[in-house]
Amino acid sequence: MKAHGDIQMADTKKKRKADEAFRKPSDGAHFNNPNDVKFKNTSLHQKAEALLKTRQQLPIWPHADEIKQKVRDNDVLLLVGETGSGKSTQIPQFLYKEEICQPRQRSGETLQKVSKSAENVTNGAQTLRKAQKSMIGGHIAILQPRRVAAISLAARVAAEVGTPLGSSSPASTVGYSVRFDINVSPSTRIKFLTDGMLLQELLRDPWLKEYSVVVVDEVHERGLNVDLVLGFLKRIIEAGKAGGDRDGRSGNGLRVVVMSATADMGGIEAFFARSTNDLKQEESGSANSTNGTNGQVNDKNADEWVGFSDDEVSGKRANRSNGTNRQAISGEEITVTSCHIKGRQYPVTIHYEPKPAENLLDTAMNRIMHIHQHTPLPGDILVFLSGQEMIENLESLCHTYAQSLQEKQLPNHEQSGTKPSRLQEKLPALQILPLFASLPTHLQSRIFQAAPPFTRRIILSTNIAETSLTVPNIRHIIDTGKHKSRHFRPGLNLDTLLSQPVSRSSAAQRAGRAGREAPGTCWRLYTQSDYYNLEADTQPEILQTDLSFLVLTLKAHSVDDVLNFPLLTRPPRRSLEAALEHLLNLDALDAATGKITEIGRKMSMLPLRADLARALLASTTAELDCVDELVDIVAALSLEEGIFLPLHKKAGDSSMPKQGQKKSTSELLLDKNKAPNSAVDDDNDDSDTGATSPQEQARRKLLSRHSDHLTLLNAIQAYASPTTHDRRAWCDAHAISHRAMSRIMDVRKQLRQLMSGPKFRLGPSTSRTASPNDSTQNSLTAITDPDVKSRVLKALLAGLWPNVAILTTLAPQQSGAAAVNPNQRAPYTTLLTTQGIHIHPSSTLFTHRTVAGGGKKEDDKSGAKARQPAGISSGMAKAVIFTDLIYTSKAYARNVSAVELGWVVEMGRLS
DNA sequence: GAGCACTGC
Repeated sequence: MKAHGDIQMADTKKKRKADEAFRKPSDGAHFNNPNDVKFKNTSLHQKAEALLKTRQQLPIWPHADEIKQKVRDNDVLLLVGETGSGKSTQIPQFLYKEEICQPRQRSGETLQKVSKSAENVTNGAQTLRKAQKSMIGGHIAILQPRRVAAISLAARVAAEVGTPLGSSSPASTVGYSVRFDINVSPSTRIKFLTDGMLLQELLRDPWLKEYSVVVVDEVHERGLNVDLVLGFLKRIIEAGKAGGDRDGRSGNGLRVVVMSATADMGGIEAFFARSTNDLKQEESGSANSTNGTNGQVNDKNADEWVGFSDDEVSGKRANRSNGTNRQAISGEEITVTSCHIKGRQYPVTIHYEPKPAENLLDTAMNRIMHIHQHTPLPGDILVFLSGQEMIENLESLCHTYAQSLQEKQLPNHEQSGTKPSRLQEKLPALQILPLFASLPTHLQSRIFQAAPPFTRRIILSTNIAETSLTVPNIRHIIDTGKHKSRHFRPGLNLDTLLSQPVSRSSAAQRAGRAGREAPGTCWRLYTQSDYYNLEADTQPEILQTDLSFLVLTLKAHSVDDVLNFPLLTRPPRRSLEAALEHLLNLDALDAATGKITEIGRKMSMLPLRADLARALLASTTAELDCVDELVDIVAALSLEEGIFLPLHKKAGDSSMPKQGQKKSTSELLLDKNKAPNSAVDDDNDDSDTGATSPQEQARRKLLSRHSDHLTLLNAIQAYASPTTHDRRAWCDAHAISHRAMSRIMDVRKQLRQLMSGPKFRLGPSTSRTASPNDSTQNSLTAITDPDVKSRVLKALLAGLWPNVAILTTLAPQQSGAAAVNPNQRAPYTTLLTTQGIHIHPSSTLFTHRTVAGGGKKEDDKSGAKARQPAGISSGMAKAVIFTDLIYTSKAYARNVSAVELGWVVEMGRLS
């Protein structure tokens, strides 16, 4: 069963309720062997019996014996399970009672035997506990790429097994482990966890001794974490094969099941089947390959190898298929087998445009009208678009259309008495629902509510509906073939976020969303030949992201030779080198040996980006001494979404903005006309009480004019202050996202707990330590002490100093600004990469008054200064640090703070 | 001078 991306499950309170539902019947059960029948709760048991009938209908059910046998006989099973096959819920249930999944002592005895003999000993319980600790295996891990999937699958499987979920009862067999929420009991056998959680466990236990089987689900999504995990799993299996207890598992080899919804598993098969030594050789041969994917065995992919003649490619292929002579490092080779399960999908008819669409929005609108006028209900329409902007544009077109339908039908009918055409008479009403990640939860969840009678729903969505959410009642898909994707450019040290064509597998996934409940149709707004020109698969994340995290994780696992770690897809050498350099800049690696430093090790244990982790560590020194402040800032920065909602014009209006209303977060940026004399002399400007809404005035109190980071700090401290009794009301009053704030509080709590221990402190002990609890001694008003401000900014600088930019007018003239956009002169230039950058409009440092020709505000008196070069103002800070650099229409720096250049020099970073 | 696809620790 595919997890229905249940938004509600993300809501902690609701989830708790769900947990309690499981918890209740188990009250009174006392701990013993959970497999013992007498401890199975009757009502849970009955429910499980009822669910069994459904399970037996699943396409995977008849393959149970085959799958068990294959897992017994092989190290790795590759399982292609199409949508609706039931793989994620049934595989762990097939396996957990198998002999190979029983926990064993090093001697090879199973736990049952040990516990039997323990009964005859005086301190039996202690013996048993000790035995349990030294046990190998016994657990099955099922890795999921998303938290909601891990939690909802665990709930479902617990119900099917008939035992309570997680830590609620000692009789539980199924649990889950995701960030902020570890829900397992000592008796847990089946554990659903996010891939990131397993990486954390790998740091503590490199050989995963707790597990007999690791099931990696949804590999086709190819997230960075999954690629890392696959590399570690391969190493564990290889070490086991080499013998001599090199893996510390005493010959109890780890079994791996890799599951994917798409058929192309050739690459993964070759990845496991070839020894790491073979991989090394091939990599050195393919050093020129820009996207050198290892282990591609089918012809199509083999031809894509760059830098080889046909002969060389076919030679390689011959080598790969000649598997019988291959040897792993010193033992036997890894055995890999596979299994294909058909899914349960209704057929979806695909339509293409006869010629390329001139205007995607118009074409989409025409399609919507055509479907609406020619197909009967039921059958909602799901439109895939690239982003929020496109969604909002199509949304207003749809509203116009919906209105015209109503106007056409009603007056004709009532006034003239003439009979409307049959189609008009029958045409249902329309309900238009936008759907994207940053949409508030209550608006997102409207897709799960039933439509009013005789109404067709049109859902306008980003690719959030491609994997993360399942929209019910969809029978028609309109696919623009576009999505926005993020690519890291190591040379420029920036991310691009641009609209791009989807891959064929992504297009297939989108089309499949029409066939969940009945036969469907998919209208692709591009030609068939366009389709065949698309990339076969979406690029794995490892090829398009900053690899600092990957490199630091490997180094923390003592993988010093990062270039030769077995990876399914080899990242470009340039990306790896950029990551190594970045980590050297952050003191995480030793410049001479390349090994991880003490600082680096601490960084790797923090759930943060490398640079933010470095900044947080810097705040623990006696000199800077501002842990609490940095925890707050870093918690906010680690959240992708901003906390500030658009301000409402009307005073006292705290409802959400209307659909289609143009949102403008720049309204946050009020009256910033005063020029800074230094980076820390700014006030929180509450002097101007002009014609502003209460929200504007409230928010102004939080504003730190020259620092987005300090503004975030002000907001969090005010929100978390014990004097703020109603936090939701406080959010409404300040137009701040309550969802974002409560997520920040989760991260903050986690970070405070980590930082309260001595483990993370740098240097001699400081006068202050982070307080692990949620309370804060700070008052409601914003930070005003310039000394605290400068210490906070200096701590940030320790992590963000590679992101220092200075006014272009002060920079050396070889500015790289021209490299990105020759027509626009960037106000700032980075010091390290001489890259021209612009301040993002959401920043408090983004000011209207520097616009040539005057700003929009009437009270703008900056006309005299309008002769400055475009984008440059005498009032602008000389030097800034920024957290993110994203190229959309320009290179935009987000989350910016003014700093004094002297600080950078002071820290010995620049001469 | 004007904007952020989606995950995860």
